[in-house]
Amino acid sequence: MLSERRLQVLRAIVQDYVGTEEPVGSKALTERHSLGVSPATVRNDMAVLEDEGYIAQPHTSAGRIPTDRGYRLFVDKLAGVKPMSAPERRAIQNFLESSVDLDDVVGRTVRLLAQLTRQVAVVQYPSLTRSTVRHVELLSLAPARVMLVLITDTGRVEQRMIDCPAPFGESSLADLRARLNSKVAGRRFADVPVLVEDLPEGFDLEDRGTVSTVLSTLLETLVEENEERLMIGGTANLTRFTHDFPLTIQPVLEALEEQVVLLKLLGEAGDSGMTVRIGHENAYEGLNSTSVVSVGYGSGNEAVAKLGVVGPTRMDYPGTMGAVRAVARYVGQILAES
Amino acid sequence: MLSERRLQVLRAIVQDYVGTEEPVGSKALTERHSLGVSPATVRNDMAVLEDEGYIAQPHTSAGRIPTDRGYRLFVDKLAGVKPMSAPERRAIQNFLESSVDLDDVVGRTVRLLAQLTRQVAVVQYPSLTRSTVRHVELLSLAPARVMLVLITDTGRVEQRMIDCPAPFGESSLADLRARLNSKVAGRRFADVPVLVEDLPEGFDLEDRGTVSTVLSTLLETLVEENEERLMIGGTANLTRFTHDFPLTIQPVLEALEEQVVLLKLLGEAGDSGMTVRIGHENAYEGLNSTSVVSVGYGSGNEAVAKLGVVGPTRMDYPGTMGAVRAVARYVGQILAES
DNA sequence: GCTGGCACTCGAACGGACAGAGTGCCAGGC
DNA sequence: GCCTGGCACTCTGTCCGTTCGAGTGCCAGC
Repeated sequence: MLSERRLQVLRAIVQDYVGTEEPVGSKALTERHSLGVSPATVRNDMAVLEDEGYIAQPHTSAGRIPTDRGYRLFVDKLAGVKPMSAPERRAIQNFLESSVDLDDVVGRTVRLLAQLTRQVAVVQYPSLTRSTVRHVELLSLAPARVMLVLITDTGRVEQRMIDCPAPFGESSLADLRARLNSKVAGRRFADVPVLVEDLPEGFDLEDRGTVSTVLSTLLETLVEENEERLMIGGTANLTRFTHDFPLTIQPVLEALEEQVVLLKLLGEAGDSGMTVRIGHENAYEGLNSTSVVSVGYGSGNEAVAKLGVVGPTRMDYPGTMGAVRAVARYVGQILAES
Repeated sequence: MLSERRLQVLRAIVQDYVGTEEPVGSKALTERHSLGVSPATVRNDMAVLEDEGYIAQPHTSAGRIPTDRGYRLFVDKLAGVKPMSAPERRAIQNFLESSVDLDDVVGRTVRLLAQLTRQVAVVQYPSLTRSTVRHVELLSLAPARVMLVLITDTGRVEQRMIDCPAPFGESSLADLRARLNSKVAGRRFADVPVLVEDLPEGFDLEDRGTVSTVLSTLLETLVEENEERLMIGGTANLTRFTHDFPLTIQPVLEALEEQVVLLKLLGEAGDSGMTVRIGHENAYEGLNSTSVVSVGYGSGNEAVAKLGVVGPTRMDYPGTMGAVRAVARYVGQILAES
């Protein structure tokens, strides 16, 4: 276990490095922080910290910079979450409140988060699996062609074309629509499969094939988590770090284009509370020099999706975490209201 | 008017510069192209081309590079559109044909275009204004709350919440739904306003307010061109040019994040045929060192939206134009089929 | 266990020299 | 009149050596 002072030294190194973007030496450290000891002592402490793998030297005779492990310790033990100020919170709330629909909420959230943290923001659309059904609509487009429209409580709309095995009359369709909605409206997605199980039995034999087809399409739509969408913004902020990672911006941009990678990234983060993944803790190689701060948000007290930011490992963790937490909280409120 | 040979020299300069990314000198030019004259002659021609503003020198005693004006002449007079090869065309078609819905079509198109041109691709969602209505659905969510769902022939779905001025019964709603659809289903958006004009008259006095509200929401949705969405992809390709525009990547990324800017950009392009906007021809400042190649695409013989690519002014115009044209054509086909 | 001192290392910055590419111009040839 | 070869000039990029400063590790002393 490291002594208290050595932890202070590590904290000072992280703070200075995040501020100045330059390796920090023992002398500068004692000048900028009142540690109460001389540079020589700090040097000894630094040597220990380096042995333990918390900091590293880019070259001999340069200052030290924190390693991923150092940031990890900093985040876990040395730094809290910096709360947003009251005016900031009000601004967030106001900005989000003027959203007109779901797309707008997500769009605004992305922009807000990118602006607050000055980093790349990622917001997942409220997930289907945890939401509830508001309404299922069935439209007859042709005798044997039906369009299924699913409307969720988060305002999301999914549509599917269905080719029926047999022609399906308007009245049967109306019947199915009514029965289906009475069963599933207001219910959670997870509960739907059981609820509709015996629905085909109430129909004429000739219609059962079509009913089953419609139902299985509905279930497919519900479980189709792959279809989870997300929105990103603030990629221009990446250029601010061109200094730190010179060629590394490319893999990051590539990763950001791969929605699958991002969804996986958010998916891996813990379900409750804020998750910080630092550098190599990220499974995806292209993001090895970045950190991801993410948190779940939801309309109730349950998370329905996640949002977060991607930035260089050298980021202001307390501030970023504060912004992410605040935005998640207010988005949740907005979703609950609508 | 420039002599034929000077035009050849300009063409050679553009081609070499696009290939090598380096200013091209008179000697290299004669070696790589059989112009039939000596470097000295080429030098004279270059001096003329420079006087006319078609090429420029980054520094004294460096080779020449084309100016925006030079590229313009190249595109207008010296270069054709390079058609895609048969295998390429087949690959495009196959890739697009496996799309499952509109989002997927647009997503695939973006990825395809980015990959083919190795540049940033922008695809506008099929626009509402020129499409036709497939179906209008009205759902009662609460006594005085209706959800309007508009389904277009391109498969796009728009939804709106409507707070009614007075409670509106299920039967009235069904009535309105039926009448509305019989009027507008299959009709072009532009024709809808006239078609629904006298619809309220067929309803009871107490319901007219609500009917009018619903109709005006529908019309709003139809004309709401601002809501036009688009998708971009291939931003990672920008890093390939970090060599050319060192700090210029930032404004480009910023521009790409501003959907408004991009929509305007595509909007400004001509409605028919391919449009190439080179460097400063782009109104938006951040894109002054890029060129935009765009073209309309549509399900019939009429364009319903646009797509294109954004790249450095130093791009392979014939190849890019060929790829853009081919992709637009096949997307159109796919949309027409579905 | 902390401190001041000292020798050492290494990268960044500076500057001069040099090579190479490219130009403009001019006199001569077809 | 136009093209060509030759020549002097200019500029950039690069290489190399020097210097400077920051930072370190180690050690003896308090």
